[in-house]
Amino acid sequence: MTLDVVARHAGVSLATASRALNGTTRVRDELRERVRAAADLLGYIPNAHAQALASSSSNTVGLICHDVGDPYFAAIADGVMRAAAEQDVLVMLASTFREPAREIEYVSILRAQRARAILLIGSGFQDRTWERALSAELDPYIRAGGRVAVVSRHRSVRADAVLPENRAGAAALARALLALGHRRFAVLSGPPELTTVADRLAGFREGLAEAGITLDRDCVVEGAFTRDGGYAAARELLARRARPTCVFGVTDVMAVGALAAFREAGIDVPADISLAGFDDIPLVRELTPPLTTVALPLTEMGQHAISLALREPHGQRSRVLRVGGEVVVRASTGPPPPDGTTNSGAGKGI
Amino acid sequence: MTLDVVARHAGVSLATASRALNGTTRVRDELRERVRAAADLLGYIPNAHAQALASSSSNTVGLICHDVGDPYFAAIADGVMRAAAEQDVLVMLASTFREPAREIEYVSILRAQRARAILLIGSGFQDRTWERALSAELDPYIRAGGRVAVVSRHRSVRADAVLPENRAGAAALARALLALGHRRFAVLSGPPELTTVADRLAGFREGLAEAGITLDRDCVVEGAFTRDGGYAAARELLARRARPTCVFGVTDVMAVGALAAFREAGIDVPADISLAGFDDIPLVRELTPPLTTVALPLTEMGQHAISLALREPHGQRSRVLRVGGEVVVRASTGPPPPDGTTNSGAGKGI
DNA sequence: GCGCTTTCAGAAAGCGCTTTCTGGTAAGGT
DNA sequence: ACCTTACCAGAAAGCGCTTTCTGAAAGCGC
Repeated sequence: MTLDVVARHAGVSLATASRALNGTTRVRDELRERVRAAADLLGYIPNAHAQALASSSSNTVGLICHDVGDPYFAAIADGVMRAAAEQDVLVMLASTFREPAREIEYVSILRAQRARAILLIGSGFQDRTWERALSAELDPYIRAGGRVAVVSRHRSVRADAVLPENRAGAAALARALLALGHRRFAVLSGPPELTTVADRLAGFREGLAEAGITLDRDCVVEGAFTRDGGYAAARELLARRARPTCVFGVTDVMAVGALAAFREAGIDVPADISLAGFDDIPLVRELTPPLTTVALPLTEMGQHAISLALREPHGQRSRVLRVGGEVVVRASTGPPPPDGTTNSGAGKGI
Repeated sequence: MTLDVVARHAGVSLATASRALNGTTRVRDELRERVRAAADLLGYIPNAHAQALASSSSNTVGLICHDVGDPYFAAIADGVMRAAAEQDVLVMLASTFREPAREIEYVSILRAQRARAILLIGSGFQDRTWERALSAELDPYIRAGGRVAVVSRHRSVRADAVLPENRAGAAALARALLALGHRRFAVLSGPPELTTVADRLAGFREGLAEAGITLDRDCVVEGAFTRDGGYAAARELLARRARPTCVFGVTDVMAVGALAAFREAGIDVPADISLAGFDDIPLVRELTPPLTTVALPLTEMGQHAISLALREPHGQRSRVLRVGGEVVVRASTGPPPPDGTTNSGAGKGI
């Protein structure tokens, strides 16, 4: 079913049929109706590829995230979908499974698809070669009129950005934890090459520094940016000598894993150890105890990203939107245990 | 940057350049290399729209789900993305926000995009008009060679399907709960027009019936298929006279809300009330207590869906894959309280 | 009533590819 | 040496639209 059949059926020319359906130019109302009726009758479905080709424009945007299954990305993706539905754009989804190379590959694919915008969600990697390769894809895309927006990632290219207050948020969290009386901290950190990790760590250190506390090497355990990564990191932490009274998981997802590890080890949160996260993914409210964290408006972040990218006047300069960073204190944090030696093994609770 | 520039640059014809890059036909190795080199040098990116138009084929599939932010759909989407990456297809994501009409609209959009397959994830609605309208979109699509796969939904059209053992699973769950000694049950049900709800309810009733127990009207509370829906339903349940010793949330997500409501009401799970869900979304393992549920291989379901849809010999008949249905007993269920009158208010613990 | 602008419809030229069809050349058979 | 196959490269015809350009008809002031 092509447009010219519809046109013939309606007794008008191909050009008129096109205009009638797209409403781009004035067409006599009677003709427009005739075309519409014919299209309906014939069950005409336009060919988006032909449209895109002829008009050299499309209304798809690409969404690249590290892992759709992760609640953090799922929440952002949800926001993107909402905004996309409003703006009548179609979203092409790409999940890199946390492999940097895949991200570059997907940018290339989305370029081929002539996506109107590409959204990069989540931390970038601190890796010169990777950055260069990514820019090599992104730069020509932008030069050709493509829009790029990043969420929670430093702008390596001329892109609009939605940036969480990673540093300030982590610092504020540190202050809040200090205020509870904690002095011995540990951090469950993610892959150090992720900029988000670096920022949050730096912020946390900054906050601690105000109280004259420094975090030594030993107190930072690295793990994957996943629930299991947090779990493993927490186990490793417990295996070390000095036990902290307060643990900061650089993402909520990691903190969730840590909570499980603590429970398994018979450590009570927050009586024995206080635990805090970052992101405020919906699930942390359901935990026992609910997690203290730094809140990010995840869904809004997704909405903003796509809106920024699609906003009309591209403007030569990129826009930056800073969001979140509020500390939300919940029951997973409390004062440190009386003597701070509630160590090893048994514990109470389950 | 178009192919003919590349061709000229490589000193070959447009046709040869096309063949060289797509490797579809034999081209002298030397020429192929020359074309590749030229393409690289010029930073050539093919135009997927032109390719699709010329070849009348594309390698995109559409994924329609009710809500990407929901962990259930996120897990399935994750599976879809994995399989898609393997098969080199691009996924267009659509989220209906649980509005039936949107689903139909998206099918139409995906038809215009000439998606190779359309994946419908999640329960359908029991609504004659809606079904008819959906079929009106799907049928011509299929007739035109499009593939449709549904996950967790009755096949209203000639589509491949990945079907959870909703009925058998719920029945098995009922048996397991009966075995614990429960006799007074309640169900937190979703919107009754969702087929999934109907199936699970029927299965649960079936299981109970084997012990001669019937579920009266009063014991089934309906709520939205969300965490908050479960929360609200649980509250409503508590407000009613007779209190059950065991509650079945037809989805884990609803059960999560119910758990929160119970906790708020000072009801201990499982000491006062046992609680079970369905789906086994990852998050339920993190709860306190972790939820007893009926497990579904969510990620695999997504993978299967896309594989089924893309499998070569379309076969005139549709394929059905039944999955899941195993009861996973965790700590949220236990024997009923001694006298079954641990009612109202106070309770213990938080 | 005459030239003017204005409005709307059609013809036709692409958009950037794939693919069929045709032709040329080298290899193989006799 | 001649004809057949086989293989590879080029010409050209679309794929299904949008959009520019052109033209016809109608509205308007004088």
